[in-house]
Amino acid sequence: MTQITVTADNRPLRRDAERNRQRILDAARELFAQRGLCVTLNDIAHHAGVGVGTVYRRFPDKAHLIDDLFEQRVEELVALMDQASADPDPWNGLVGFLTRALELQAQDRALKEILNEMPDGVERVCRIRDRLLPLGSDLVRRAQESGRLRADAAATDIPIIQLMLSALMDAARDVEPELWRRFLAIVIRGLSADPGPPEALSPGPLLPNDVDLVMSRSKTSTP
Amino acid sequence: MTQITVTADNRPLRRDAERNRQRILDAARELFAQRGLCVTLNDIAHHAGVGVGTVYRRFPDKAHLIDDLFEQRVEELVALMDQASADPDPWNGLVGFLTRALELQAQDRALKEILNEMPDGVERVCRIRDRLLPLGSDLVRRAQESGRLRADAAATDIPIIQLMLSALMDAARDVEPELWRRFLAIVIRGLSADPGPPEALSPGPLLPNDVDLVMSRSKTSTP
DNA sequence: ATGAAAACGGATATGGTCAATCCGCTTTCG
DNA sequence: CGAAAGCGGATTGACCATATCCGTTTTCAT
Repeated sequence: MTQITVTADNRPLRRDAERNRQRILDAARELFAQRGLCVTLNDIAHHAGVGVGTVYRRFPDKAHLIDDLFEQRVEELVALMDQASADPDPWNGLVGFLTRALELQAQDRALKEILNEMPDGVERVCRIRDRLLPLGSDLVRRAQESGRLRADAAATDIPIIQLMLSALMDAARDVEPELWRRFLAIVIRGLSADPGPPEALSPGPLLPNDVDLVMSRSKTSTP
Repeated sequence: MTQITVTADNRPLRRDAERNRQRILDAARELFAQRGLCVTLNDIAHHAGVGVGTVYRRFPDKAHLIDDLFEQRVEELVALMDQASADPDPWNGLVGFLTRALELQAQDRALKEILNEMPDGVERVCRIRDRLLPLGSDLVRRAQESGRLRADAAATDIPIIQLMLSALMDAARDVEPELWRRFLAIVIRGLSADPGPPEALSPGPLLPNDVDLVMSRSKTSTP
């Protein structure tokens, strides 16, 4: 787990340096997850209990830090897709993938931004879509052959659905963090070739008062 | 149409002043529609062929200009809802309302932002939701009684659906401006109490190459 | 026609944010 | 113990949008 880092001339980092590097990575993970990629390196430094300079000594810039942190997280998506493809029922696999991918994004705001917004400078990490799409294509095809998925759905609809729901997730985060599940269920029903009678939606609808809160929360984060 | 403005002491504006005021309003309407509320008063002034100072002499600040411009536009939503309520088939009314409200937002980026994001300073104009929700409640109830809308849908789901689709609309604007219709159809099918066999989706799915474009376009506008 | 009042334009001041640097001080470790 | 490595965080620099200010131009009532 604890990766040992080495300096340019192959020497291990000094004990304090290695300790601070870990603290920075931990703080970054936590803050990125909570507030998204907009947190500053200053925020991260303070939260890690070190100075900004220390952050810049370890990581050339913000994009590198992000790449280092998220290369691994992003692999989880591929794993999820593999898992979905392995499901004997491709429809279940597809629904499970959408649900679990969105659960990941609900837990980590930065991951959501990387997947849906392709921020500048982290293209390397963004290339997962190139690996996900072919797998998704196969899953979609098999789900259609099983007769459960409507024939005119396409693999490219998957990221679009994620985009829509992650927008909702973002807006509703502070009011009803699970609201996306209600609308994912609606979308999935819309994708079904032959939906039965409606199954109960959960969570329930928003209260009228909460609508304004969700709308105004479309942008900012918690300080 | 051409409203005459008066100064504090009830005198009409000088001819050049009135002419410039109109130019500013026209330029603002156009730029807000194209690029959203983020355009600066500087942009607007230049596009109107006047100096920034002229804008600030007529409008105390950006929020006032926005309020003046959008009070009327926002009324169109209420009109749309009234029209929807008047439809003898409440399900048709509901579907029509969603479609037309989103068409309005597709044509005017700033309107979309006002409706879905409640920007600071324009609360006055944002209060339409208070008028829309009761009307929506009634429409939803009648659509349920007609047996076409699933029983567990609620009026508060309407703005959420608009939020999701307007996020998509924003992202896909430059690649496939009509893509939201595809997903609105899917959502509507998910809301239906007893959907028949799938009807053709239009437009078709995104090409794999376009997915990346849509994702990276989540934020910025055209300069 | 004329001159005072109104309006104009746009350079500039202001305030805010964030990335990135720099250097006097502290810690590590051979 | 002392040289090298590391540290902290104030500071610099770049940027950007809002809003102001004032020398010049336009209008219009007389």
